[in-house]
Amino acid sequence: MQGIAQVSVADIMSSLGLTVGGFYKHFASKEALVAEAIEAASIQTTEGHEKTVRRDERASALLAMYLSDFHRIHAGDGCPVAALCSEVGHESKPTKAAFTTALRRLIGVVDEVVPKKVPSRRAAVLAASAEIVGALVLARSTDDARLARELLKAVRNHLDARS
Amino acid sequence: MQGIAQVSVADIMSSLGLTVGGFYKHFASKEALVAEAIEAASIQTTEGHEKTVRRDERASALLAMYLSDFHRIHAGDGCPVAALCSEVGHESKPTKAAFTTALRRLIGVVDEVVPKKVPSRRAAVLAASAEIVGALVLARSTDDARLARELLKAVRNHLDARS
DNA sequence: TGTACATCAGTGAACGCGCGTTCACTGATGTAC
DNA sequence: TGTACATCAGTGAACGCGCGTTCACTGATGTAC
Repeated sequence: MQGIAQVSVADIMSSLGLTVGGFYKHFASKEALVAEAIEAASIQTTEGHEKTVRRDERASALLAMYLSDFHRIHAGDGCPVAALCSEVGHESKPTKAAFTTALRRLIGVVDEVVPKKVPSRRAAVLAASAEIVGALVLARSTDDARLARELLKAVRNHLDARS
Repeated sequence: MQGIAQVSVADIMSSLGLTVGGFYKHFASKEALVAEAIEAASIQTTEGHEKTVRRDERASALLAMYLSDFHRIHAGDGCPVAALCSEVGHESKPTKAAFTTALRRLIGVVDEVVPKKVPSRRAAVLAASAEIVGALVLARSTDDARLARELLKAVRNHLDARS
């Protein structure tokens, strides 16, 4: 998921070896594609996080993936929540709805990773979700790579009980 | 600070009761205005956080302001870091530089608010910064006002030692 | 097997639109004499 | 005090550009007989 305005319909089609006009045989509008793309990217980034049994191991794996330098750099193939969070406010209702679904899914993954009986569990899950998204987004937003990596590492260590 | 693409030069000028052309008597380009606007909004949102002596009181005040429903709704007059975080990656170098300065300033304010001798202090400051920005941005991004308020409250409680 | 026809993904030129920027011009203000 | 001139913020039409979308058309494929 890159920025929405940054990728034109013509870009998308020509990256598939096709031309613009054919786009509308598959989607009603660019907006419709955006909603589907958010959903697809959301599923892709949240799937496969139940392979180990222990919660702390799953947590470590999630943090290592989500807050990796790879994820920081390859925003286009990563979590749509992090990629679009500050611009989705200006988008249409269906786009916002798709985004909210993706956000809920991300919170769901964090939920499966936070220890079962921490106090104020729901708040802890939401806070951790905000923290990982915030860290990734801020790491991507700065032109200082040192600060970027410092942010990612700080939150990785902060949230990873096994570190 | 609203989205950059959402506000045209003509919009800006006519909101001042002027017409487009005159803009370029004051700024070299829209991009130059953006950089200055980020700086101004950054200073405005971070100033005035040293009025009380005790750190935990300052922390409460910062959290109450930054994670308020008012700040969630009035993004245009609020923190530019939260407003632009996911779109600044697509902007020009000077814009990114202005953003990084604003981010450092925000981290600086958090730094003045985190207790003096927590362990891994720097990491704690960065994690808290990511957390408040993440919470505000996600609260703004969803179309579910309940989830939005839940996010803000969760992080307020999570970080506020006095709560 | 061959022929006529329907379907439909894909083409690519054209459209209207909003944008950032330019530019010749205006007109109020301050300065020089 | 009056006159000529320079300055410069502001005007608003015009520009080129990229975008999302439309549309008449193409041509490959499958089906009916």
